Amino acid sequence: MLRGADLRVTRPRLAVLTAVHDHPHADTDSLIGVVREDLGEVSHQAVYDVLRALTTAGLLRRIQPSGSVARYESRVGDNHHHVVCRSCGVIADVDCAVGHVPCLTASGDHGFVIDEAEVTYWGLCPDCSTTSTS
Amino acid sequence: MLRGADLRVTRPRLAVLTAVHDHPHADTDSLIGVVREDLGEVSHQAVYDVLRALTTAGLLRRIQPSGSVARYESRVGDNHHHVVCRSCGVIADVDCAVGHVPCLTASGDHGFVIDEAEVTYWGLCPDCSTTSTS
DNA sequence: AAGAGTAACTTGATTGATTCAAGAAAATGA
DNA sequence: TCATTTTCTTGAATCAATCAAGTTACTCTT
Repeated sequence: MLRGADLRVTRPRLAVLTAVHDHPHADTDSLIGVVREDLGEVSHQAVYDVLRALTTAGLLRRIQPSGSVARYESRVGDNHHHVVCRSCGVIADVDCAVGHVPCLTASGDHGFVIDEAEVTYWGLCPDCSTTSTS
Repeated sequence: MLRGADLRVTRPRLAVLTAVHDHPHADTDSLIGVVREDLGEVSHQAVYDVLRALTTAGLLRRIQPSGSVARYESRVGDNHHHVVCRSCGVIADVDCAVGHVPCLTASGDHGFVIDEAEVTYWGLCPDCSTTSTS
């Protein structure tokens, strides 16, 4: 379980974990809705707290493309990346060709100690690209 | 000037352009401060409007690392990337080894039409890494 | 150089995601 | 089962960013 991360097992946490797993790249508000369908009334604060706790513990990953609210996913540890549609905002996973972290090394890194290279691809999803092209 | 982008030349726009050029990676609030030192009182709305107009026109680039507010820079068109300090949030430029856009191609792109690969390196800046290591 | 037309700026209010704070509830370990 | 500590609830607050209406001023035309 998630007990391995020194976290207490509570209904909201299980529900949030399930919700993120079933709805990758969902924002907090959507997740609150999903959790409430599962548990009934749950405070938004609880969901925010749980998302932060799980993210800090490394069980979830928080992503936030420019202009978007925070989104969460349960795929962690595989160093994958994301492609974001400029038109509708939909997000899809893209496997990292390198596989390990960081998958890129910066040239001229100004002395920074880099531990992760986050890649966001921007473009148009299949639906939006065909719509605007036709 | 910036007249080539079909934009009227106004004092606030010149001031914002100068401010961003002199303070790369500054957030909107800081830029408002800089512009006001230059012009006297200027509405925050004007700065927001100008930043959006210049960004849309391609004269500025807006970046927003996770957990940060919007930041702007005047280096555009050279497809460079950024390294962000997890501790203090400072941002530095990193040249792209490839040089052209997009500098990476996604494997398994789900049918997306990709036009840009944005890379954000995460780590610790020289100051923060030495402080925490010592 | 003057005037019309339109884009840009000012003022003031509003939104919306996220966070803060204090008290109540519940999970863990003894 | 009880005590302790974390977590959740309730309600308010923050802050970046946007919206809206009215005024200003930049450009172009005459």
